[in-house]
Amino acid sequence: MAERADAARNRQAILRATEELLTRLPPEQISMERVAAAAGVGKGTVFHRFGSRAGLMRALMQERAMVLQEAVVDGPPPLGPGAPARERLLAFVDGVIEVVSRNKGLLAALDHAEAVVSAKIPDDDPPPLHAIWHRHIAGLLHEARPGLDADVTAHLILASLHSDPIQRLVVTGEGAARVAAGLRTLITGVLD
Amino acid sequence: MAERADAARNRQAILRATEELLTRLPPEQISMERVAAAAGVGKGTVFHRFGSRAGLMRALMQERAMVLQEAVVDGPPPLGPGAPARERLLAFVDGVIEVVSRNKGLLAALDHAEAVVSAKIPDDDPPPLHAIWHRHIAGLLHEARPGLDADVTAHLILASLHSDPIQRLVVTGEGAARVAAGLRTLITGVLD
DNA sequence: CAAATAACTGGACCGGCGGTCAACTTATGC
DNA sequence: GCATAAGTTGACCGCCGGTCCAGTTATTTG
Repeated sequence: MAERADAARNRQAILRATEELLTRLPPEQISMERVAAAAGVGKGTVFHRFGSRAGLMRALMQERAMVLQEAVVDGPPPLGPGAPARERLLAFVDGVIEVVSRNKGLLAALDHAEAVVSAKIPDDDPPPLHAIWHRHIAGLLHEARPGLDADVTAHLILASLHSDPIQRLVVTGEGAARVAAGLRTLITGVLD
Repeated sequence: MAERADAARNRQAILRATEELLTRLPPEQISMERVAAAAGVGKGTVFHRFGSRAGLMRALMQERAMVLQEAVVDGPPPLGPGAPARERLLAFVDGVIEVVSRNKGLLAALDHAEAVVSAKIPDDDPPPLHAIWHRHIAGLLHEARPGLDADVTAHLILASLHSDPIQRLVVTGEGAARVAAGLRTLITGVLD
């Protein structure tokens, strides 16, 4: 017996409710009880499904990022395999920004949640998004410019998306474009 | 009556205690009661002095950054006025990394604290560090390369110091050096 | 040196949080 | 239809950031 139908329905209800709350409120005002109420379920159910606040945010982020992830592993170039590393990298950061911009406050909520003392990440969970993204970026960086400290550089690139001011910029249309342009400049600068 | 002697003594005790706790524990395990206990004062005293958790962290950070700040406004080049913008900028980010690396977890603690709903920042407080740093970086960027979106780029550069992985790197000796080198590469790349 | 006073102190207290749990309900496979 | 594993729930727990005020103490003033 894998996952019951009602359970799946509730999972969706909780995710959608969280999403909706995230568009209306700053992350620290979104308590788990509030999420539960908005989803029309008991608090216990939320924890049963997602384990913790961090787990809920992670699941939501993962869901949002899946499309991007699929496009990366077997979509058409320039995002997918086939294009030169430089183009793939630029396309990828655009994609990441798009995902992030659709989720005002999600990244921040994630941070806040992850900060909790060494949260136990169940072994059967998919690896955290950050790790996947970092690996992808570092790989492309290394391919495009072997001399570089790809590991650190990838962290620096990803890190720039956290931080409140950038988040605030990204949630507005032109802001996201400016951030994307800025990141591209940074990356092309380092690749040439 | 400005500030009583015993009050000043307690302020120091609290700051030192916080500092000490930050070297031993992750920020989310450092409650205000714990700080108070470690400093040998009552919890009320801590709040009376610093207003909030954010205020305490900000004060500590400010204290740490003061040396850098002074060097920037009227120290010798390349940090202070006189050197070309490019050199000043590179020296500055080195300085920032040094400050940050001396305070494992402080930045994270600050973030966590600042996240609280629009914390009332008393008017007589110095402007937040982030703002000062951002203005300095953006100014130098603009001077060194007028075409650039200095505002966004400065945010991206500063933002990269937040985020857990970078923090973890920075607290170790070689890690800090790698991060500094990575940042320099990013910046020189964008300036040329 | 007192007396007056304003600043400082501390800890009981508050609302709310994330997370747990044991009793109860329900979908599902046979 | 029935057994049972899975799901659901809300009262409950410990803790946290922040408030408050009665009591204490450094400082100023005459």
